[in-house]
Amino acid sequence: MSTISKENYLKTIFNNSIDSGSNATATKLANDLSVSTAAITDMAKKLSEEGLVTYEKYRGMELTSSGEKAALKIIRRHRLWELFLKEVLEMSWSEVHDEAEKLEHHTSEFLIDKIDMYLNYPDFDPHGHPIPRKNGTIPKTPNVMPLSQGEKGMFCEFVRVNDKDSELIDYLAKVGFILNSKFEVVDKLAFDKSLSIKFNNKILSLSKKITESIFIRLVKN
Amino acid sequence: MSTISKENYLKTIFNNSIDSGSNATATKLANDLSVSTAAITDMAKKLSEEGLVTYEKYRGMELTSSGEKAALKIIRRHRLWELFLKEVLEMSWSEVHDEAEKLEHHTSEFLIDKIDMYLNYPDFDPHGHPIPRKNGTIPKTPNVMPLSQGEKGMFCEFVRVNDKDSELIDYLAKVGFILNSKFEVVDKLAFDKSLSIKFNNKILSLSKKITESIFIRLVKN
DNA sequence: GAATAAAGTTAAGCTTGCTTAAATAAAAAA
DNA sequence: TTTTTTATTTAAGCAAGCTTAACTTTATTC
Repeated sequence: MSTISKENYLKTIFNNSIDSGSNATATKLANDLSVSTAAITDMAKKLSEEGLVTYEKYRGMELTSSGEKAALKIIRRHRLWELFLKEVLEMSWSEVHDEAEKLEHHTSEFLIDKIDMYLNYPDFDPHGHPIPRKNGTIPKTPNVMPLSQGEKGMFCEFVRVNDKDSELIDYLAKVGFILNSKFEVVDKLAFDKSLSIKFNNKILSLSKKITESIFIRLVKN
Repeated sequence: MSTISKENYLKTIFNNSIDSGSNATATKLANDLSVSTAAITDMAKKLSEEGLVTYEKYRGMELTSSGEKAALKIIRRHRLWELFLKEVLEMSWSEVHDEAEKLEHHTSEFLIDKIDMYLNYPDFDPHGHPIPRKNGTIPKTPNVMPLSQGEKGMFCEFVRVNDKDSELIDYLAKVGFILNSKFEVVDKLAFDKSLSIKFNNKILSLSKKITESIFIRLVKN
């Protein structure tokens, strides 16, 4: 049986394997889901009994194809809700994540398809993440890299931001640095790994922690 | 602490006291909520400890003013979602109830106010029920009576329908008998208490059970 | 490779919101 | 008023999803 809790586990396991390229570790999942590692072990057994993950003691979990399918369904709901709340109901960039986090578990396939249609089958959510399609495919994403890997002189486009830290997103919106902004890296300090970027003729200095949450693609001059 | 279950109890207690004029009985609540009467007694204790209802053994429950306030908040969410799903996302009259039933528990006050604004602060939901306002007041409703009390020769307007029976609502929509339709009662059979009504030059025969779910107001010829 | 640290697992127990079955109170009928 | 029926409550127990504490396995360091 699918429950809210299980949906959240599947989603988190999926995102972890995307980020790390390997199996999701119990400690990381426990941290992301704000539960104890004991809870992770508990759920690992249940999900594996249902055939949604493969699980071997001390070896972490991995989504099966049916687990991945289930994860993508939830992620699709989340990202479509985020875009709908922002575009239609004019909620701000930073507010939509938490609201979508709740709605995603209580939306029928019928309704989410209506929302998809209303938005004209969009490919990306307000933070630049691809929206899984009804058929399970995922829109092709540009080659992105964290801004922290940027170097002086690079010309870039801001294409994605982690959606969980609403304070950061609020700050970026306030200073006018929004998705799809084009900019140049004008400085990089070895001292604290902070970057200075230039966009709209403004100079903005961003700490290492911030540049790790911002993803960019290179553009020709 | 407010939970989904408690919100559903409060809503159901509220609707019951509106319908019956007196305290909600355990049997009726158990039936409406699809739980055992033992569960009702259980929850009665919890809600009463939280000051949301007054409860005396064997005497049923009654909402306190803070309980009523909480109930109206949920009902407001439910009815605004129903209207939004119908008007904006073009879901049908009969589909919106079940979907709203889930969304109502997962919608922040901020979001529901956005929806309210988007719909231009409406007074009634798609089934003719008044939508409680943010300040807790309820739009004035016309004097309604069940169609089952109609008599031959009356001129009426269809102003409300119970929203729970989606099959009935689908049927009414199919035959074109929708909210705000004007009609005349042209016959009433003593045999089975069924009514014949005339609207748009069509004659429609409705069983007693159906006429009990439809609410009307009298109009001058 | 042994010692230590870190990560993961097991066991026991908690809360919520239910259930069924038995007991009791209230209401209706005789 | 007594009996019978109906409504309500109590008691014991269950499943889900957690917790903490103790323990075991794996990884790291010297």
